[in-house]
Amino acid sequence: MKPSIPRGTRDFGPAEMQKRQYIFNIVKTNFQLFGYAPIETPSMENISTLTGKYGEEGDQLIFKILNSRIHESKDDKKELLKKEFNSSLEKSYNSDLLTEKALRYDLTVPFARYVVMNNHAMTYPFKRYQIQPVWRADKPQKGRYREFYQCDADVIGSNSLINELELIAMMDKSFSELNIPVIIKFNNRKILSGIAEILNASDKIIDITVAIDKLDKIGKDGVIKELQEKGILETAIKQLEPLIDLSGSNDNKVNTLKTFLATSEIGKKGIEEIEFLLNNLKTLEIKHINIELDITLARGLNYYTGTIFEAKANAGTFTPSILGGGRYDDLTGIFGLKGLSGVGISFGIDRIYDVMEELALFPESVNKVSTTKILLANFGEAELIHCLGIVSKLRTEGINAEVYPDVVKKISKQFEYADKKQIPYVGVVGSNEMNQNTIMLKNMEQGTQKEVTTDELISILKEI
RNA sequence: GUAGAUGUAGCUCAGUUGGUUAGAGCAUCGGUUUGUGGUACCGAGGGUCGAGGGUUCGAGCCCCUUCAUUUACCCCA
Repeated sequence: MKPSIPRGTRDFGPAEMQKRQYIFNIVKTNFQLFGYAPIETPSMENISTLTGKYGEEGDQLIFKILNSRIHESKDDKKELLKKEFNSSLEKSYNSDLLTEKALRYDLTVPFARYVVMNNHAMTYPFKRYQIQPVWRADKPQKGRYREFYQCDADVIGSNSLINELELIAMMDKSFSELNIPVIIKFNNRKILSGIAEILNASDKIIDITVAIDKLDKIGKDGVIKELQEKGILETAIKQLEPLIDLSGSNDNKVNTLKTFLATSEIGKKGIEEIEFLLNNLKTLEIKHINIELDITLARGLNYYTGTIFEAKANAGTFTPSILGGGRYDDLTGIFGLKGLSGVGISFGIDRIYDVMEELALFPESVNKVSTTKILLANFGEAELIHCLGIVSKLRTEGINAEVYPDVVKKISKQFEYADKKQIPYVGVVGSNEMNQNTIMLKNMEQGTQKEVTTDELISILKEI
């Protein structure tokens, strides 16, 4: 049988993991630098925890888990199971009899669930980070996987826009360290609500936001066409046009919005929030990222209510969104805990990897398959045992070292091994070296070699 | 769900209007070299051409069915 893995999933070899961990480490270090503490939640949640949080489309993408041991059910229950199965073949339908668990779709909803369950022991505002895989039953394609990692940082239990500012600072620092040219787009759901209110189409707010969100992709005409198809009135579309055309500096955009939304309370609140962010950006000393107010940014997730963020690479041909986030005023409300506002962002590490690969942004140091500094080659059983003592000393000094564990006929095989693993030094210990307590040290890159003592070896390897 | 592309050696792919025993590069193993890798040369192993059916004297190639992979739409990290 030919082995395979489920579509949309991937294996990661040592070379890829080296680079992935490089990204993880930078993101994680910055999370901690800004005061976030780690948590983890289970891969699976009760299905009722997840459904209804991601919109109709999102619900369809949740990976459901078939209840275990259903074959052991009693006969009358089996009849019921068959009926339930037939119903779910007809329409989208969750039956607890068939499936009561599902794989997590993101990290934010499980986090909200965690907060509600641990409310008694929580210190607010609570800042947590979480780096775990999530699963989506999407059709895989470029940059879209069925299993991928999210790196989330959220603060819950604080209304302050300072949190948004700090998140921006953290994005700047992280992307700057990763060396990815990035454009951060932001918007505010209150603006979108305000627009819908002004257009007298509050019930169509989702259709409107989804349509203008596509501006980049399908152009102005495409957006207008979609709005028409969704049954938005011509007069409303006419009214909306100046906003679709909106360009220029962030301040210009704010001014236009101010006139447009003058009679909408919620719209004015949104502008106020945006102005607060823009006015205080200067003190953050943003060095790396570009920040742009983009009122066409909508983002699909249902639970956002205030600021929304999205980041894309600002170079290369592969530019999917690599970070998303925003403020949700009442995510815990559905789990029975009212009045907790939260805001957070999520780095999409798999796409960040793809972008960095395309732009060749990984530093030389992680562009190799192994971190081993030296391989000790051996000529036989006695030398091998002798080498064990040497690597032990090296490891005590914090030097990554390994011995070739087998006695082989040809020494060249051991050099080949070191070469393939890109190990920079090979130490050869034959009977001569063993008797004199030395090592023949070969620099694999230069091809030179010299005989050294263990102490000399340690000081040489410590320098690289 | 809709539409397109692709399935040939472990991997990446050639394979002409349908014609003898299906090829290359890389990888693997062995040798040139029993104390020296990455370069070079010589050799070896490895294939039910995704699966099933059909047309034909003859099918990797044409037709039908099916499965898988992949790209785009929708939506999204």
